[in-house]
Amino acid sequence: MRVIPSSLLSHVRGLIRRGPSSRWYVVPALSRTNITISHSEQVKEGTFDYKSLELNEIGVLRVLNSMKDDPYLALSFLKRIEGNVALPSVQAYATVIRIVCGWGLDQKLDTFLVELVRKGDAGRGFSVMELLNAIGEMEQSLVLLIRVSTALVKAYANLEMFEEAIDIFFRTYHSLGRAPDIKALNFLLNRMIASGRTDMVVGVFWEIERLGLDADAHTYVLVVQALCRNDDKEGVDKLLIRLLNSETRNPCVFYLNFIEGLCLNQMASMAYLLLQPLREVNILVDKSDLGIAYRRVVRGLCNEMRIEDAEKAFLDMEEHGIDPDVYVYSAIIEGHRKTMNIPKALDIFNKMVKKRTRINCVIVSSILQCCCQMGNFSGAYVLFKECRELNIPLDRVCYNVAFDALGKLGKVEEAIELFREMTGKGIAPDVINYTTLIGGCCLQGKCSDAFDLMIEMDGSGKSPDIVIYNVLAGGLARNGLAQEALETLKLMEDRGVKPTYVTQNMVIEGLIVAGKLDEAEAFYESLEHKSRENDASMVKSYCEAGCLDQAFERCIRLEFPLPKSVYFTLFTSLCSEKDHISKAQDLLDRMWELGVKPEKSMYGKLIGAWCRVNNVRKARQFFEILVTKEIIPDLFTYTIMINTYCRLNELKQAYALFQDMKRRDVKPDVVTYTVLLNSNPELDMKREMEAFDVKPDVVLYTIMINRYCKLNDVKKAYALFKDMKRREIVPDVVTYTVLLKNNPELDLTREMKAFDVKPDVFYYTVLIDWQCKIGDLKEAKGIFDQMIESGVDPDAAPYTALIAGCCKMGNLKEAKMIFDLMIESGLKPDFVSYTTLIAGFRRNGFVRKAFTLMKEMLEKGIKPTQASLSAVHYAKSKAKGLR
DNA sequence: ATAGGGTTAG
Repeated sequence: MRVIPSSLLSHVRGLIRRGPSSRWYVVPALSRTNITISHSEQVKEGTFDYKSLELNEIGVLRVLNSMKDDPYLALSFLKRIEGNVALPSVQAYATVIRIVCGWGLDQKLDTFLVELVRKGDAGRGFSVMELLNAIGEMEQSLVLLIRVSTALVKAYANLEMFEEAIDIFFRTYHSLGRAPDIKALNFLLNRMIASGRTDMVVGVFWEIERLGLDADAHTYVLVVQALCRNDDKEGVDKLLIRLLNSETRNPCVFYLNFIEGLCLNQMASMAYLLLQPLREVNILVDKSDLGIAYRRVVRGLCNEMRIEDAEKAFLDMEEHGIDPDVYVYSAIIEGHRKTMNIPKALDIFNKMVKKRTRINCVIVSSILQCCCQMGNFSGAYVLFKECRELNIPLDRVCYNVAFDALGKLGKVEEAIELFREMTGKGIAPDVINYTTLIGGCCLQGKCSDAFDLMIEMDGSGKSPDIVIYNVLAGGLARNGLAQEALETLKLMEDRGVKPTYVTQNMVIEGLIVAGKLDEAEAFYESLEHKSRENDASMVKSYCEAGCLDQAFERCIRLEFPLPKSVYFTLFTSLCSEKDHISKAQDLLDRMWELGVKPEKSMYGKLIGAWCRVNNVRKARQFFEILVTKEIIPDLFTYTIMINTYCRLNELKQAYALFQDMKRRDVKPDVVTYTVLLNSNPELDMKREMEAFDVKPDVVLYTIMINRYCKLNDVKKAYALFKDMKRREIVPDVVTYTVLLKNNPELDLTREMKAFDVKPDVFYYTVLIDWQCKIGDLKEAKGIFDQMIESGVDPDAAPYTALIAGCCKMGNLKEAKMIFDLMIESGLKPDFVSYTTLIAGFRRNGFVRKAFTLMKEMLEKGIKPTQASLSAVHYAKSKAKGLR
């Protein structure tokens, strides 16, 4: 942007067209207008009342000049003649402007000039430059001329005619030797930023610098803002350096304003950056000034949610001997609260208490909010009572948080009691207080109490706002009072508070959650303007109420897209219900049709859902669809599918998918290898894992140890165990279980204690099982008792192990006893327990008993589990291998 | 002078 300086104004002085013209004006009577204009006593409205005037140009000027004591009259007189055959002359405008300006009516001047500029050259019959010249010709006062230029710059800025505004600004400077008011320039720069013309801002600024014109702190703030929007880091640096080296008349005031401006415009970080050098070069030497700056910056950083930076600045501030005031503490606490770092917020509060910093009710309400945000409503109330004990003056905000907490705890009566206490203390409640109480009442189904409060508030002369109506209508709906909810909508409308889609949605959601589906549908149908938000609300509410079919049908038939979050909610619900997974997939198709890009995590979710129900075929089909859309599933999705293939013993497919993922540059992790190695004892992945830099973890080690144990290669298993500990991978209870399963003579109890590994049911079961296998039933039972003693609750497995042991020893009576004991202790025998006992009976010749038991099992609907089946499968394959 | 509370949606 190049600004061409010009001194046109002085050149054209004297060239002004003047003199009489043949134009005639008809001026209608002023009294016919509604505008009350005259503030003056001398010129009465009635002056022109008797008839229309016919005036020539000179006459107009004469009239206008006679109105120099009444700018409003002059303005309206001009307006009158504007509407007529001939346009007012440039002199007429110049005269009026002089009058208005002379009276110091800057705002009037501003609006007048905006209108004038808007007309355009053709609309008014002269150019703005001609107007300026005309004023310059009549007027000797520099101040007045500057004032007109200033207003003109603002007018152009208002109309986003930036080139013209710049032109006037610099022309004024060059011809009058003084620039328009800095405020007009700032206004202009501000508008330029708002319209994204940041380049222009920078251009104008450097021209101002070049000419040595004064800019104020606000100007610099605007320029920094523009430079930041341009991503011009160098420019910012250049500007800041230039600022720090400049001679400013009152540097302290300037920099405090500058810092203030930066903070007000979300540039607190830069303000902080500036603070250090300013301190070092002793510009902000005064402790109080430095304190003002620091406190402002910390608050600014908090406002921008840069809480870490704020804390840094806070410490820095304390190091320089500046005490934070209550506002700084408040900002930091709020910063932590809003970023959900509640412990940190409470921590700051405790520090304040420890330092005996005075605590006021604002801090208290922040802290109470913190408790509530953590869901600790009773804690909030306790704290409130403590503060009350300490005689900290508490206000209606504080009380509000406290009785809101009571309401959320379901204690509405107490909440209302607290509210009465507050009003009793002379604290006048506001609409928010009532809203909180009404919300609390509705939450407890006390709708009539809610009505009473509404009436009470009405009586106190406070007018209900949209929120309180929303809460009431939604609350009524949620309690199934459809009729009353709708009446509330009517009532609010009658009282001039228009229900919004939020109101409607609260009613919709309330009704649906209350199970009033027909009423909700009817209400939806009754809406004159159904907004997208209403549809979204219907779908979401059906999801919330668990009506997935309704939610799905409604969502899928819409011809326009809903917000992504709606699809996400519905999709997630559908995925988690095993009979709705294919609908989840339909929903994705619909999203694609409507041009809504699904969240990437949704693909993985769907595949995961299919895998969870072992429908790996469907998972794979969808997987292939993704691939055609060039969507590559992530590591987790691949691993889930591989795991499912493994679980279903489709090892070839699992391995193929594993190769596929590597081909697509999806790097496997330790879980992927674990999954593969777990079900594929032939695989050796050691080298590959090293190549991918995947380090085995405790799970993988355990699997490998288990593998050697199963092959009865105790030496290798133990070597691996040692290797794992050497790598500082701490074994867990599974590792020990696996080791002990085949090598019960190992005594690892002490080591387990040292690693703080607690035995679990599996561990004990293995030990019991072993003892049974070697025929020491007594020891097995001893271990069982030990397990109970150590507080581990047995499940069916240890009982079954004992049953198996008894059967093996031919002690069927005891086996049956243990079986019954298990049922007595509240456990349900599973497929394995039954088959163990049945096999025992049969093997020992009690065929009839075996048969009865089998019948019982089938009657109870006990079926083999996946785990038991794969155990069978595994046993079979192992038997084959050994053969 | 500067700060904190009620509905939704996120």
